[in-house]
Amino acid sequence: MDSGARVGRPKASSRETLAEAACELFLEQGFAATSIVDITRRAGVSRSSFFNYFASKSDILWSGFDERLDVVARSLSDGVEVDAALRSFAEAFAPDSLALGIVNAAIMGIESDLESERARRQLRLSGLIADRLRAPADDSAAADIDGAARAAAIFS
Amino acid sequence: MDSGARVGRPKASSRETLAEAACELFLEQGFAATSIVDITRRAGVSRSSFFNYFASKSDILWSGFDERLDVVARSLSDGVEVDAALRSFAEAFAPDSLALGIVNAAIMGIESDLESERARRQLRLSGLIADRLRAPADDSAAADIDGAARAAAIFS
DNA sequence: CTGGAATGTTGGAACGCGTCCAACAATACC
DNA sequence: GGTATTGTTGGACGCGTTCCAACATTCCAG
Repeated sequence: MDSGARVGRPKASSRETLAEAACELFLEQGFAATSIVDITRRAGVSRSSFFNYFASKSDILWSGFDERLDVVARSLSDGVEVDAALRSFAEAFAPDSLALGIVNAAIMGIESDLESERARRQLRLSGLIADRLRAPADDSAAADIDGAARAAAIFS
Repeated sequence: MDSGARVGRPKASSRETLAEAACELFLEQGFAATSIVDITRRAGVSRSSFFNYFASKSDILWSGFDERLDVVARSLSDGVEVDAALRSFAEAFAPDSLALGIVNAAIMGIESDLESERARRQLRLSGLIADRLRAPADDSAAADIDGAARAAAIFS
């Protein structure tokens, strides 16, 4: 096991090149009108390589968010307080592809997609928090209210 | 304009035949593992015909629900009271493909899909109600609370 | 230096979904 | 009868996604 990207062609990290090319094209032509081939062409890599870095087209937008959500899931199942887990989740925000997509949702034509994908993740986070609060050694409903409010704020 | 199915081969309404074949296969193999070709083969129609009746595979499950939701949308924009619109929506429920899918979600392997699709429609309904309440001649927030509670109950 | 091992990259095949369209069959209506 | 309408079909196409075998590059051990 290794912390990635030590061998093979460095090539300025194809992943970022792909993400940048994708976001450019999303802004120019919209999300739906941009094919994966378009993205790989502009990024200068093969179509096959795309799936080495992203599991799907929408994953370009959501992979960063989902990774941070995975961290929250692990923290909560490890017994971390709801409040602390959500705080570090919020602090990990950065101007990534998703943030760009949210700001330019209308231009990219992804308003509907964002809505439903957001709803899906909100449900997931709700479930995670509920599971954590069902676990032993929780100090009553105060954290519940607080955590729920914080979760709602994240998606506002 | 006509109330459908007067000319062409009657053939016992291909639409229902397709829906039945689809639900059988969903139960046998799961939703994802069932291709549209599988469905049309069992229904005894061509693949092209499928798209004359359903816009997509998941539309088999959701078309009935969405049609009733369209009715609600029209009612609300026509000025019908939120409470009355939701009541007639709830009364229009019937044991259709979606109901079967909800009951057998685990067997069909569509729990995640149901969750996100439900979230999407819940958002739509919320928006519809909000629009209606923003319209003139609404008799204050009492209906708001009541409508929201009723909407939540529909999705419970 | 040499030869793996690990990783990155590529092309291509294959499948399913969804769109589109031209062609044909059956029926209703004139 | 003819014609418009509707149902049905096959086929082609683009796209997303999975899978895999082949190759390139770098690291590391011997």
